[in-house]
Amino acid sequence: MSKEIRITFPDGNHKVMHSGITPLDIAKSISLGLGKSLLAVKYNNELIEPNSPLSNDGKINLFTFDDFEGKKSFWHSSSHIMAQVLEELYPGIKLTIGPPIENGFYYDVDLEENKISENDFPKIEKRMLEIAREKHNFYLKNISKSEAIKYYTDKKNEYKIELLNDLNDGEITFCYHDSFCDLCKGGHIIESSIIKAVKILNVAGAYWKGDENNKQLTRIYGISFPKKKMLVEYLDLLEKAKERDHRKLGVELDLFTFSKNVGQGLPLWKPKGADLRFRLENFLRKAQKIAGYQQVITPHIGNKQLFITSGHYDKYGDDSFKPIKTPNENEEFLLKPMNCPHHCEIFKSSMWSYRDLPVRYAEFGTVYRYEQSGELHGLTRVRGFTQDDAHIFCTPEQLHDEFVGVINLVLYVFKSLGFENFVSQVSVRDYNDDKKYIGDENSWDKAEKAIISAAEFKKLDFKVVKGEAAFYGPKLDFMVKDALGRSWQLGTIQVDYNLPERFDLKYKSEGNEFERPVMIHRAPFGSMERFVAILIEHTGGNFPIWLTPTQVKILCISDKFEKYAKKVSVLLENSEIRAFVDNRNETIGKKIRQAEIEKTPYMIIIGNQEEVYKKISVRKYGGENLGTMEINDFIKTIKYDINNEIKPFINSKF
RNA sequence: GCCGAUGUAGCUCAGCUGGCUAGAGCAGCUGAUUUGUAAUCAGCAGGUCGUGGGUUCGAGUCCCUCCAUCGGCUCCA
Repeated sequence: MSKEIRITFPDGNHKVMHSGITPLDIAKSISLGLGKSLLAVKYNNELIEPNSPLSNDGKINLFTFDDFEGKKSFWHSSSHIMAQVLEELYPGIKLTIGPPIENGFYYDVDLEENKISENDFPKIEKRMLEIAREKHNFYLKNISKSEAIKYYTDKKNEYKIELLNDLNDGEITFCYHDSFCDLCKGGHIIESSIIKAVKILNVAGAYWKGDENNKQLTRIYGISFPKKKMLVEYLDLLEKAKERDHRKLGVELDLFTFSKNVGQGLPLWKPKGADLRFRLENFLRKAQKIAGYQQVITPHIGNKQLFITSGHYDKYGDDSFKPIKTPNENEEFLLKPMNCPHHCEIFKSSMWSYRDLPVRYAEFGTVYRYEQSGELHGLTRVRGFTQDDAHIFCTPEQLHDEFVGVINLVLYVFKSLGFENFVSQVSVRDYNDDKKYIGDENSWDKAEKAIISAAEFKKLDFKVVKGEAAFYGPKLDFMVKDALGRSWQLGTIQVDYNLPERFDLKYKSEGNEFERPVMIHRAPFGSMERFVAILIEHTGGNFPIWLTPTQVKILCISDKFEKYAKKVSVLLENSEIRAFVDNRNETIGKKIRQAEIEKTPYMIIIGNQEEVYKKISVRKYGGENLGTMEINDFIKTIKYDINNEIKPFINSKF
């Protein structure tokens, strides 16, 4: 007689079932549809196989392809089938790891002598689908460590053996389907035939265990779906995302360009791009003024000694742009990789009392970093860029409030520009690798605690990531995704006890003693280049009106109305509206088309009617015709739009 | 830097397995047209086919080098 167990569902309901029942049975008992679409199961928050019998009371979560857990299981199982195909097509290759990712899965393999290129994708896809259709069940089996090691020793797979060495006997499982088996801890679908569509996306090199010093393996990316239509839709989505690529839109909207002759990763801002950037800079200047910052200006280079003092030279000298030598002997300058050493020197040039602090120096500072050539990426990763940088020098007691104040400023910037889906990340040091960092442990601890407490105070939903800190201190980063879902760090706030020490910064305390200030580095945009890039991708080039280079295009029906059009343009410009007259000898249809392609928010059409009645006809981007109106009414409309888009910064720290 | 791919006019692309002076659309220029809500018509001009080398009677097409770009990896002050 089987024992009874109590199974609790996410909605709080529970059922009493006999022990030995599987999640699949339970799903089927709820509905036949759920039985068919069940992909993954969590029991008491542990991932288990859908066909593993239950023997204890517990909380059950059933996942389908609508859930990320379900997708993960689906893709993970797909990666097993891909690995099977790869072994079949390229005998002797060595499998390593093959996890599901946010969109699809990959498998890292050591191909030995084999090569895989795009041309091989169709045959891999075809064979995967053949296998999937054969309705193979996935099942896990416990394997003893010695047996597992023997299996992979026979296969001469040193990678799996390395993985096995980190596992304990008793916790090792192999997953089987068809003739294939793989070291695997579980999380599979029940049966292969629900995989209906497969696409191999690309191949790439990837280092074993992510370490550059290890052998480079071949990573094969793929994605799969339970319906063919879903694959078509996914590929369609990728195509559409490419339309928002800032590199494409940057050219189309005439914002920036690159030149081989200038150099890799060195962006050239064209007039419209520069115009937009200045507007962003001024927006932040205004907010910073309210927040108590002062502007400073520093040169693009600095004496090598400055960067030796700061620690930059030791850490990055070899991987950076090489020092500039002058005619004077032994004199060397570096392009500045960051602005902090310069700002420290400004701070040092005066005597400070505790009464003067905090001091906040802001600068749109252009810096140069020799990024690896393979890393350069449009405007998001470049070698010369401008940080919206500032450094706050404060007393230890002021640190919390100052940090919170900076978070407020960052949130204001993000909110003003419509970045709602950002992720906050506290980047702390890698506790196992202190060579990467400067400064003593005590300072690091203090700094990390300060950041976490400020982030908690602001109730940010943050995660802590080890090993992502800057070399001189931990940071709070704000990450935003681009059109293709890649994450980029924009805003950053960093606490630093080290540079004040290295530069011997000090102030006189209330007790007439010299004390060390604490430093906060911060950049709400991150860099102008990266921020504009992400802004382009988020808006698809349809910038908020306050920011867009051309707010209004005035289109003449024919050149007879040029004079009146110019008059309208002057009236708009007097109200600080950026309007341009298109008086070319073209049809109105063509002028509208071009203004649409340029994503101009408003078009004014000027013809006989308008001139006679001293009015204008207004068309909105996208086609909405607002009809004929008074010029003043139009000015009011557009001003209203702008005021709705952007609110002034309010300096409320608490 | 590493793995894989790509590179033809300002832009988007055609040019089959190597074979006459390399094509088109858009953009540009000139002229005609004077236009009412997403492309008026005609003509002209524009390319040492990314670079350098090689194979060949012959290379945009095949091979190698370098450069740049794209997708990843690593890195990211």
